[in-house]
Amino acid sequence: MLQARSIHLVVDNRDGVALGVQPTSLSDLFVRQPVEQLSAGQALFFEGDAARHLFRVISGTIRIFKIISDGRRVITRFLHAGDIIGVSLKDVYLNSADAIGDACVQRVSRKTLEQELVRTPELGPEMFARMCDELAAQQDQMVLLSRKNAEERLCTFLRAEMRRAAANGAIGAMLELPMTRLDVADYLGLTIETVSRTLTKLANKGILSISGRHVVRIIRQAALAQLCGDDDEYAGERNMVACWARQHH
Amino acid sequence: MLQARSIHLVVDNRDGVALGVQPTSLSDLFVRQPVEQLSAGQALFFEGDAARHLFRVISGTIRIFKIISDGRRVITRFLHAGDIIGVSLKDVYLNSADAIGDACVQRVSRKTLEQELVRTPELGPEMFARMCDELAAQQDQMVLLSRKNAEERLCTFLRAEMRRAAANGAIGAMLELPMTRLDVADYLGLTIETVSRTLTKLANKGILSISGRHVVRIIRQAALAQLCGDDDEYAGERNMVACWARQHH
DNA sequence: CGCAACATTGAGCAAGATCAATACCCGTGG
DNA sequence: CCACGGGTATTGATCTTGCTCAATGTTGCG
Repeated sequence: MLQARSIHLVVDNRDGVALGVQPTSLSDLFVRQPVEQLSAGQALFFEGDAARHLFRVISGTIRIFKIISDGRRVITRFLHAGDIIGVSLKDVYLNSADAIGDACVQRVSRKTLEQELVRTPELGPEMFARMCDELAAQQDQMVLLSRKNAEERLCTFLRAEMRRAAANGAIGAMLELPMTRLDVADYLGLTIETVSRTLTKLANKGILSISGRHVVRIIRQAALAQLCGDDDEYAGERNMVACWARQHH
Repeated sequence: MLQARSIHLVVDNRDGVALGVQPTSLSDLFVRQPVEQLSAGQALFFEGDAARHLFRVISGTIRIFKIISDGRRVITRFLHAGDIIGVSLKDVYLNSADAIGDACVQRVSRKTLEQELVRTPELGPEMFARMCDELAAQQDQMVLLSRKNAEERLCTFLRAEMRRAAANGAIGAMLELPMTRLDVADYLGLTIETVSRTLTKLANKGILSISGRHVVRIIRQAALAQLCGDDDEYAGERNMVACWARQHH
């Protein structure tokens, strides 16, 4: 189908020049690539496009989504600085990707990746690992979409964003949410209104406070965790019990 | 956590004996392994168990699921003859697996797999491919769970099962569904009652007819496809349009 | 046959969607 | 500096889909 074009700064040099150094991780593949700037809403690729590149996010947030009949949109993932897009090596992209607000990315061609995979077999396990992480994350999202209520969905989302922010060096309870309510809604399988109402409900409960459109302050982390609806600790044993309970009515 | 034990016929020979032949596909790894018989409801493994084996389904249907607090269950996948379980190479299983009705499987240890991956690097791409297929399938399921209504969910499910049956050599419009309504409900994020009602609604519409608990006859394939709510054909162009429509209100 | 598991059907309910009005935020231009 | 305007968010009223609870029907096995 049609390939997203006209990205500022990209010269399509086909990253043909082999890297000087032997890469030891996937990230190294990007290290000499030019940085491409995306403006708000700009697409990286569309579902069905020939999957010619992998991308690494330098800054900003990228939105991965699918659209079905009559325009329903499902956001399957948000990507932030450091994340790599396109690890699933199908010949066409499985979904579309665009930037929320301004963002910077680098790209590497599939061809380069494949060459490097041969040259540096240690990259294989990293590919596996990344795909496994993606599988695991998607399964958690299926659980969320299948069986969690609006409050649990929001809490799960906020907690995950919290963890990510912390991992990226953010400190404190201030959480920045670059995406709009519509994005959150399309990610959590809800509507804007429900997202908004549920947020104010959580604020009223004293679990968080809303500071403007894109910032939330998490006041009671523990309470947030309780409300995720996950099987906290001891998952193994609990599952056994739940299993058993289910079978023997 | 705890490993599902006591599987009939398994002697745990640690499949130590190297294969005589060079495997050319993952399936070949299983070829000399003993066949293990599972009776209805018997578990293969639980979420959180150390992931020591891969399994191949010989016959019957295996149910892959997660359970969250207060016993809510989400079935993430059904596996049928020929499918391989455990390709996601985490050190613990991400979900639980058990047999719907009687089933037969074979197993191969992770260690054997890893050895064979070294010995036969051609297996790597097959691993990638299988994981990609799983990622793609899960994303479709996320779309279903996030944005489809009950009828669309059922139709999508039936169509997928139809395709699978056809691929496995089944002919005609007779579709066997080995799982119970509860299983279907937990797979589609619905309740038993809604599954039942939606099926009878589809029957009333003349799209299918229900022959006993576990057999459905699809009468109007095309109508079924229409009702899936998928972006049929020309997904690329349509997505563009949808995208555009969304951005420009 | 009789029982237990499973499925269907109905009535009422509730969570979240939809529709609609208003408020907020922020960049632009007077 | 403030007024304006568009995009975004909140809030309220009402509606709908699918859930819950309950009764009845069906199937298959001991």
